This record gives sequence, C-alpha cells and structure tokens, in this order.
Amino acid sequence: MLFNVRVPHPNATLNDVARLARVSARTVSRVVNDEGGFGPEVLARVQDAIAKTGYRPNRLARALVTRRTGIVGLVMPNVTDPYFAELADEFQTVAQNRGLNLIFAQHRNEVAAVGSIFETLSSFAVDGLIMYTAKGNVTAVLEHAAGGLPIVLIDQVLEAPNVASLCSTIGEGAESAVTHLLGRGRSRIVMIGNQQSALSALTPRRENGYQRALHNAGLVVDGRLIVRDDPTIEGGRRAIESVLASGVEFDAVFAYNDLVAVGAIQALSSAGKRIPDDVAIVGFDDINLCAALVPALSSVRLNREVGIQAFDALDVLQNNPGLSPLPVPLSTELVIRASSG
Amino acid sequence: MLFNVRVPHPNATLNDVARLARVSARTVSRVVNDEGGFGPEVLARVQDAIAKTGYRPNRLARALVTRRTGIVGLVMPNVTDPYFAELADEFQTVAQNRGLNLIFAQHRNEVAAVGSIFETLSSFAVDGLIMYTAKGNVTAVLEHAAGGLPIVLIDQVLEAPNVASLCSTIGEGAESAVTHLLGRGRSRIVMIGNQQSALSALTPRRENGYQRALHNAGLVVDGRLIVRDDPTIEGGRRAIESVLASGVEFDAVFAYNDLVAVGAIQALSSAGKRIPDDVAIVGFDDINLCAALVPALSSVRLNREVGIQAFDALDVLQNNPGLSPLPVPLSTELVIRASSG
DNA sequence: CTGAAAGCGCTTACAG
DNA sequence: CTGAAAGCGCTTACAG
Repeated sequence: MLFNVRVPHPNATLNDVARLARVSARTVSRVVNDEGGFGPEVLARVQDAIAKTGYRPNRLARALVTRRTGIVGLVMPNVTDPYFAELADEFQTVAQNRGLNLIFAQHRNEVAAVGSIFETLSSFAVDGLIMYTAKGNVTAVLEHAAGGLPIVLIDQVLEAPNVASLCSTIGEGAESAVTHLLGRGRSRIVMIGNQQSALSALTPRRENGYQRALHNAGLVVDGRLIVRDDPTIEGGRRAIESVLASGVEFDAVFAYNDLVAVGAIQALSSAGKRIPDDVAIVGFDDINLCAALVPALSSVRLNREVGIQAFDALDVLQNNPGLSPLPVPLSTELVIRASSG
Repeated sequence: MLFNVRVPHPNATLNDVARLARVSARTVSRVVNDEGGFGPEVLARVQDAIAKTGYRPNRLARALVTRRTGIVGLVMPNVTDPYFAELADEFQTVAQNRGLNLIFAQHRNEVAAVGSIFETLSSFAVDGLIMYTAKGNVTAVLEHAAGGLPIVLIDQVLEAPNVASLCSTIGEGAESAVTHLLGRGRSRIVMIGNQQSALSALTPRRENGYQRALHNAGLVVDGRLIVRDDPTIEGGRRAIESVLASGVEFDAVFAYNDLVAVGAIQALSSAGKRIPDDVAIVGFDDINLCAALVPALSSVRLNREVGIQAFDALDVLQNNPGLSPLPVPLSTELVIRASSG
C-alpha cells in the first residue's frame, strides 16, 4: 500500500532509510551500529539516506530487544545537601563519559519512597541502580536484585547476588581527623554527632573513630564533650551553644559534616571565640564550601573516585549475573586547612 | 509450540499473565490500565495471575506504541550550585507528584554539551524538556522543537512552536532590593555584577534594576560602586576587596547571588566592618543557606512555584502541538532578614 | 464483555 | 556481502 492512512511520524525510521537507500532494514542497522559487513557503495547510499531523512535511532525500540537501555538509576537522599549535589555532579560526569544516562530519584530517607522508586525504575528496565542508603530498604534491594537488577549500594554493606557494596572508611577518616587535632596540641575535643543516625541501626562510625583516636593517645573520653544534633548548620550551632552553656572547656571541634561545622563556627564566633586560635575545627565530607570559607575549613574528604568505582562495580555485576562481590572500601583523606592549621 | 528453546526472561510478560488467566493479552492490558470493560470473574482471574507471576508492565514497550515515555529531561547548568540543586529538588518533587520521571543532564554552560544532550534525550523519546539556558543553544532548541519536542525554556525568552518560556522578573527583583536598601537610609550601594553575563549577549538585568531604583530615588549612579566578578564566593570576596582597596565609601551591597554575598560578607568581616551596622547587604536567589547564616542574609527569592509552572507549561505544549505560547513571567519576592534589617 | 490481528522501531538468529 | 522472517512487550483499531 503506497498511501498510509495514519499520520506519518515526523521522525524517520530505519525502514524509511532502508527504502530510500534501496537496501534492507538489516543493512541500515548494520551501518548505524557500525557492525561492518557491507560494501562501500551500500555504505554511501545508506549514509546519504540517513542524512536526507535526518534519521535518529529510537533507543526505546533498540532497548526493547537488546535489553539494555543505557539508563542507570541514581538514588540519593536529596540533592539539596551540597555533599550529595557534588556527588550527583560526579556521577553525571562519569555517566556521560561512558555514554550512559541517569534517571535521578530522591528518597528523602523515607522508606515508602524507596519502594516506589524501585517500581518505577525497574519498569523502565534501567541497566542498574546506584543508590545511597535509606534505612529499612534492605528488603526492596534484595527483592529487585534477586529479580536480576544489578544494584550498587554506597555506604551500606549487603552481600547478595547482583549487589555490590562500596563503603567509605568513615571511621578511619574520623580517627585521622581527631588524631590530627590531638597532634596540634588540642586535647579537649568536642564531637558533634548526628542525632538521627544515633537513632538508626547504623553504628556511629565517626564517634567510634573519635574514641579510637583518643584511646590511641592514651586519653579517656569525656562524655560531656560528645553532643548530637541534626546534621545541618542549625544543628551545629545548637550543639556548640549547648556545650558553651554547659561551661565545659574545649579547644577543638570535630563535626559530623561540613554544614554542622559551619554552624559550630557561627556559634563560636558569636561567643567571641577565635578560630583556630581558641578553637580548632574539622568538618567532614569536604564540600566545595570548605575551601571558600574564611578561615578555610579542614575536612575529611571522601573518595571522590566513587563515581568511577560505582560504574565499574555496575559493569562487573552486569557482566556476571548472580555475582555477589565483596564489599569495596572507599578511602578517606584528611584535608588540613586554616581552621585547624 | 509448548516448549520454548530460548531462555525465559525472569520477568513475566502480559502474555504470561494472559496464558495463566486463560484470557487474551488484550484483556490483561485492559485490567492493567484500568480501562474497564471486563467482567468481575475475569478481573479476579487476571489479578490472581498478575500476583502469581509478579507481573510488572514494561514501560519501554508501552512507550514504543503510545509515544509517551513518562520521562522528562531536566537540563541545567550544574547542580553543584546550591540554587540549581534546590531547583532540581523542586522539579523532582513535582515530577514525582505527577507520575513523571526525570532524566537529568548538565550542560555546564558549554554549547557542545547542549547539542549532545539534545541528541541523547530525544533518542529516548522523552515527553519534553525543561531547560535552563546556555548561551548559544538557540539553534538546537529551535531544531528539536520544530521536530515536535515540547521544550520549556526557563529564564530565556524564545517564541517558537513547541517552545514555552518562563522568565523570572529578575530586573524587578533587583530593583526592589535596591529600593529597600535606599529606604533603610543607605545611599552608597555597591552592585556586584556577574562578569560572565556582562560578556554574554544577555542584558544585565540586575544591574538595570539597580539603576532604575537609584534613578527613581533621584540619585545618580556612581560607576565606582559597580564591580563585576565570578558568581561565586571567591568572586564576591574579590569584588569587595577591590572596592575597599579603592577607598570609595559605601554603606550597602547588592550581590549578584547569595554565594557572592557570602564572599562579600567574608571580605567585609575581615576588614572589620559590621553587618548590617556598617554595611547592609542583600543577596539574590534566596538559597537555603541565607536563613542559616549569622546574620541571616536578605535575598531576592525567585518564584519557587517554577516547578509547577514548568510542568503545566509542558502539559499545554503536549496537548497543543505547534503552539507558540506567550512568555510567562515568574514573580520575585524580596525576603528581608538581619543583614539589611 | 472479550479476542485475533497488526504494528510501534528496532535487533537477533538464520539463510544464501 | 546482503536480506526475509521472527520477535522484544506492549497498545490500537476493529470485529463480534
């Protein structure tokens, strides 16, 4: 039938190209995917037809048969946190370099959100998932991994088929930060922990590192120096205000993350304390803001190769269905700046 | 043929369900999409079969025929900027509420990146694009819009079929900020502009607003008070340092954005200036950080309904192919806090 | 109320 | 070196 009743799509298809080039769809497919196995004359005709029609492969149709979408799901607590924003940026860069695309989803630490994110992403047949932990998502992870979905879990250890775990050495990083402060002659170090993680099942790795550092230096932990609040600027401010109000002496602060450190600095400044002269301070995560502050904030930098490592781990899972790889540690590095120099 | 040689997919399909429920695929489709037109007994059998097989619709296959993927492309300069991170968060929330998913891409203000982003996203047959401007992307936008892709452009005006423009009233916001400072008795107001946008084709809307506010107050612009640098903390610091070094008197600062304001505050504090006593300051964008600073930073809040407006605009474009809607203004609102109180 | 047929745009065996 | 056929998992007309 020469006259098609249906409204033709504006976008040319493989068959349109084939017709114009007077070859089969199979041959066009070979050219498009650079498979070789066609003569120079045919190649020229096909290329010409592609140019004339403005043909673009439909990746949906391709994915339906190859079972590879080229889409990876990135699941995070929230991008509003600068630490996660910077990570999202890195994952985006690595994905782009590898010709992959990212569907982005936030779970905001709500268990229900994790469930629907899994539903949605797996219905799009994503090639895999890279996800940051939300409490209580273990069941959903296991279920979808068992169904064949490769999942790279970050900062959560789970040994199961089709699941890879990358885990930052947070405890070690915390220990090195506190050891650094001790080495600078500070001995009364406030530890600002995360109130929320204290409530969760996760062990407080920063606090453990803090304790080990003191122990290694032959010091005992003074419980009055350990405070916990929200992992935000406001939380840091409140935490330091409470320590100041308690009248306990201190000469350094190790904060749960950089935002907490910023809040601590605010509270210290308001109280007339000078940094680092009166109080040295070290944050955690080493977000971009650290270097821009005055004084610049020392911090524990998490391995920013995590993007590459995550996609590598995904590759391994994809090429070895059912594999249950060992957890991979991600290194941490103390970055010393003026706030504790 | 009862025995299939191919390895069966772990995931059940519509046909698997149909076979088990002893109905046609068409009927299962009706149930899954809640189209009605089936008896209660059939419904029960199908639901049962869906439960037994763990069937999940394959959205790729559905999209291939419906020509709706449920995926929208979100294109931004970069998420590392807290302003865009907060916007990404908002778009994400609205998308989730509407049952849509976001493929996320950053162009980092590189023209080449915009081109490849368009290629990729349109090959996935996304339902539409929401994008923040990169200089020189007009051709690519027009080309893909002409091809039928609905595009919502934010902070860039372009009248073309299948393109909607949402544009913040940045000039008005700037004007209100400066008028507010004048009303607080400040008359020597430093304007920190963006060096980069000065070089681009975009008119410096904040600077225009600044000038209008002074003009309305019967004041003349002192060119020595207008400085330009990068839109970053460091840029703000450098800008104020240069003004301080020049010896020109000033009693207020209006900054290109909040990060610039933070840098300005740092430079002012280092110089022993008190805020707002010696120098009042107003930022732009009203990122979350503003409220957390001490003193809290006044800022111009851009309409944070932009998420809803963008998706609404996309809806309109999708339902009216070829439409070239009028640009929609997005309101701005001055948020007064301690830094200029 | 239910189903058989065709097709979305591509790739995968297979044949020559 | 090239092509005809079948099929990925779904929906869209259409028929009864």
